[in-house]
Amino acid sequence: MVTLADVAKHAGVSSSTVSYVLSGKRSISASTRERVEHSIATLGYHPNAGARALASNRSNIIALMVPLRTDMYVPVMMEIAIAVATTARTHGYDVLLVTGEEGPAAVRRIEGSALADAMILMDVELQDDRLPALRQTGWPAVLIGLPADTTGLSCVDLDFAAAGALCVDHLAGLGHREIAVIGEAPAVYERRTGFAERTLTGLRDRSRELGLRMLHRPCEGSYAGVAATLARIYEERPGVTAFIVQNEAATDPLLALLRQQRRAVPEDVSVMAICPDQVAAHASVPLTSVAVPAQEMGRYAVEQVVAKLKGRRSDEVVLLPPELTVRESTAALGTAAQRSASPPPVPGNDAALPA
Amino acid sequence: MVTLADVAKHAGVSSSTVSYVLSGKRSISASTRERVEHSIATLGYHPNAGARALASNRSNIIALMVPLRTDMYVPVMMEIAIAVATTARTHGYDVLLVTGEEGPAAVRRIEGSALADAMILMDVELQDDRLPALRQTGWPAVLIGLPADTTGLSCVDLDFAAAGALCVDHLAGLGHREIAVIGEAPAVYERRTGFAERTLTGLRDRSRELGLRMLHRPCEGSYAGVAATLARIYEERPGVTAFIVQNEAATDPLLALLRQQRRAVPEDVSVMAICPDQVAAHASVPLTSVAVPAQEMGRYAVEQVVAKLKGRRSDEVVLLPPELTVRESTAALGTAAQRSASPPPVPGNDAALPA
DNA sequence: GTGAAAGCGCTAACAG
DNA sequence: CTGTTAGCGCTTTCAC
Repeated sequence: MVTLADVAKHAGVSSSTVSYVLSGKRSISASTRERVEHSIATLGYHPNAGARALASNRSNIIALMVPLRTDMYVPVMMEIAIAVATTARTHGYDVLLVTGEEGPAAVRRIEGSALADAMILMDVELQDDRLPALRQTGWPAVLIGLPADTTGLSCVDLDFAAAGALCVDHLAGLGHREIAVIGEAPAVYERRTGFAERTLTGLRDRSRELGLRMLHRPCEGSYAGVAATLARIYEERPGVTAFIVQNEAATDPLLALLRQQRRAVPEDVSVMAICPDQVAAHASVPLTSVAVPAQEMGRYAVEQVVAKLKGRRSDEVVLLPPELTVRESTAALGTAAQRSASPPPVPGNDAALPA
Repeated sequence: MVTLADVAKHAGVSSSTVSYVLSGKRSISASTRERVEHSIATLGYHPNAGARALASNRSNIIALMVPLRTDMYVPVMMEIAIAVATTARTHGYDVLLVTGEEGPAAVRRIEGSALADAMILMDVELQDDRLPALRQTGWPAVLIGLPADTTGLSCVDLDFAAAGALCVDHLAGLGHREIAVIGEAPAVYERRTGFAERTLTGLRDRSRELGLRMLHRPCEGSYAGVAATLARIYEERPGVTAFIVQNEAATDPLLALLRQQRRAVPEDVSVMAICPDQVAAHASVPLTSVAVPAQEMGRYAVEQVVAKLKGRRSDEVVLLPPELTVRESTAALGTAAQRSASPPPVPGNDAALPA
């Protein structure tokens, strides 16, 4: 193993000089810097992480706490995690992957052992049991997601309320007056992650402002679940001309069901989604959507936490502005009215197919 | 910060005693052990990771290298990563998340800095450029996936050849004689990750053994891509009665298209998939499938690497046996023959819908 | 069964 | 601008 002392000997300087060449914390003459760097390269020296952490009290590691549930938002989670890891590297940090399994104990363990310098929490719930431990440590931390009480904490998230409003704006602009919202599974609302409620608020408020009728129904992501929800919606509100979906898993079933019912998208009915761009773009009808900006959230979280580590403290809540991408699933209401006042009856044939 | 010395003082013993209580490397009288443990608990002591790493030459960290591409197999990747993290914890290890961006340099960096004790590589390609660096270091490592040359390396993967054979067995058992395989995107074959080819070998060999006709076509995961591939297959082999899909993204489009064409699953045509159980179970028709055992792969990789760290060296290649789950998408050929000798023509209506 | 003490490799005063 | 040196907190001989 090559140590700093080896490099110093090879370059004919003291070990502190080598250390300072590495850290840049004091000025070094061009010639010695050059010699030292040459020695480092030829010997293939890498500073020992443990020794550095012990001496400097900083590990250059950021802990990323991911949820244990592997069933929800997985693509988004992975995208965030990878964005966190790559952004962290550009700032000289590595990322420690901690699962939610340990819960609050993980926060204490990581802090007590000085394994990491800071922490990023994903999938934060409104009443997150990791937050008390976090607040107590006073550690640099950034949450991805918004808890109920954000005092003393930094958070990043999509502005879901604005996202909801944006959807309504888009549909209203196309002349739609009666819309339905296919929401997350009931379990999501029960877990109180907050984002689903915030979206709903945005949807409701803007609908009221613009005088649209809006119906919201939670919905399981399964094919059968979507079928049931869809049937229920059409029963309660036969005049619905547009759907807003906030449930990644529901988009494909919804499109398939509409097709089966001979309701053409977007001619007979408009559909839009709040979901990752990939999901929207690869749907059977490319969906007009508001994206969940996973990468930006990851990147931002790291930059925020690094800023804190450098002393610029700023406990702020940042809500990223939503961005709408118009694809092929939404159209002006006129089109639908021209094709048929009421959608054609479902052929008996289809009823026999598995739902 | 609470140090080991603090604990020693509190318990009225020497620091080495505390250390040995923690490591269990020498026998301690019941009474002192008790006192020490009590002190640890009341003071809330956590050993300092950096100091421990420096003194013991072991960081208790396993590096997990994930691919940078976020577009493929994301759910599987995440499932593996989480399984790795949780399993590692049960063995006293934490997991460092390293992205593929750095390539071979990452291997050298992690090793040189002694940041981790071992390494797990995901998404290994046949000619992986990280392998030379890995072999050179002689570091404990386990690959998830199978490179072309496995000498001196430990690998875990699904036995994709057996998985292919298992699919053919199942369909042959149901009386199918002419099958089609909808494969991964051409890019996957070009990247030479190996698993797609291995599956194909298994499919081909078993088909030959059992005297089935088999047609394979690569396929983009998009709706349009699947539509094109499907059309091509039916053109070349009108008599096809069953499909095997190895492309997560293709399953939903395929089912939607078949429904549109009035080919009922499984009455007119059987469909099976090689994909994660979740995907198979949530399809519009729950799919008979061979699962990619993400969790087991992650768990196994950690256990293998931990065994190596404990001196039990064993450079072995482990191919996990595939497991078939019968769901609702496959049926005996008889059924199809009874319903209609040739599938009904596609209604003109459907052709107008977006593909 | 327990203590004392010598490092592990690096950083950061302190001294020139 | 550079060198000397005292720890950082823990593990592990060596000694009793």
